[in-house]
Amino acid sequence: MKRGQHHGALRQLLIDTALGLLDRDGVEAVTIRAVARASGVSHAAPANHFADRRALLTALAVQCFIDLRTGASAARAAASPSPRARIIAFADAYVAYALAHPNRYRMMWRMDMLDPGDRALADLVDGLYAGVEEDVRALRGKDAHNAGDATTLLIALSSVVHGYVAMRIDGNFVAAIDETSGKPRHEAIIEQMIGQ
Amino acid sequence: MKRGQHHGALRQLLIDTALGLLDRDGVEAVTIRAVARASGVSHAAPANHFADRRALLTALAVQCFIDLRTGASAARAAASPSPRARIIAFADAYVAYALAHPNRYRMMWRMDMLDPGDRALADLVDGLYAGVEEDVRALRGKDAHNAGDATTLLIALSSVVHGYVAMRIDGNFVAAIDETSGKPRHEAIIEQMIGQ
DNA sequence: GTCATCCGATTGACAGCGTCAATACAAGGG
DNA sequence: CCCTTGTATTGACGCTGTCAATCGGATGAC
Repeated sequence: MKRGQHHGALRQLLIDTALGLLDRDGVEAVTIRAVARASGVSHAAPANHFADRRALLTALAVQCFIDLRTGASAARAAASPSPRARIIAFADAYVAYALAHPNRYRMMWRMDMLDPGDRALADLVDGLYAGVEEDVRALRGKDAHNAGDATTLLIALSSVVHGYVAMRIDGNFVAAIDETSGKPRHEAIIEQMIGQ
Repeated sequence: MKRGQHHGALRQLLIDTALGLLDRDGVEAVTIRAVARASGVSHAAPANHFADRRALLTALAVQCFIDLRTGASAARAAASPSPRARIIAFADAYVAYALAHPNRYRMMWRMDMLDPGDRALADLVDGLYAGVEEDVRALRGKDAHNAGDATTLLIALSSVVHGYVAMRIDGNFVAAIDETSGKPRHEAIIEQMIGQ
């Protein structure tokens, strides 16, 4: 055993416990001492696995970004090969994850509480829309009558998805059906942006 | 003098001091004690004006929302009476405010740190896009070839503006010019959403 | 003019927090 | 067998928000 007698066991326990506290009471409740208490260890035990609270929250964010990307990418891959369908499937799964885990999603974008120099986190954020980027370029390639370059459309899509979800989570508007299309509002928005 | 010898003076001083700390070091630095210290009063003096830290942050958010709405609404009113121009002017001013005061904008949407029951705050958030809503309805009324109802378009606009700004503030993408339109990216996005 | 009242500010205390230092303990390698 | 290494504990520090008790000065009544 290379790295201590049960290295990794407490680390994962702390992460799982912290996610429970996060889901229940929000990121403010995820304190090192509260996580240690809920995990049954002393208040300084987490220091062996996370340098400080920022490192703990960063590890949580990495875990959540992996979950989000895995879910959304799987939904995209399972959709029909048309770029439109893949983009919508991705956005649907993305929105579903965020609304199902509002405290996690909020924490994932609390960049002032996370470690901006963390490579894993930065890579996950940068690569979140990697698959969608291909879809957007495919869409733009075969359907050039829409104005705007592909990068602008990708940024528009990620902006509207993030903004919609953030507003929904904060209760600024509620789930609704678009009147003219009869589809969930966020789907109607995405469809309108990528053209019909 | 109805309400004490210099009631209101310290309150406003605390708010101004707190905004300074917020701009410099972020919302985490806006603690009651730090604000009191920087204002030259004892650590418990703010309690006479703000019940707790949440109330202080809520007062800051109210102030900032007023500033944002005033600026964006003024820009909208100063624009040509065409709905398109007014929406774009509003969005431009909105984005400019958020990018000029990133810590303020972040704090304004930290609903978990603010008082969700505060009437003034709720009214400001609800009424942020009041003017734009009229423009969107005017746009939909005279230009019905676009799909989607007006409410969906308004939500799409507010979502994309908020999401774009949040991502920019967090450094997830940078200022850029849309290749095909030659305009700032956020303008190109808005124009594409409301039709040319 | 004097006094009572009251609002605002101060001081002091408490628990909880992050973090650091010192210590204890168990396992593995020389 | 000892000693190094990594993990967990205990204790302490200063910071935070919040509460209670106190003080002080200006207002208003008389």
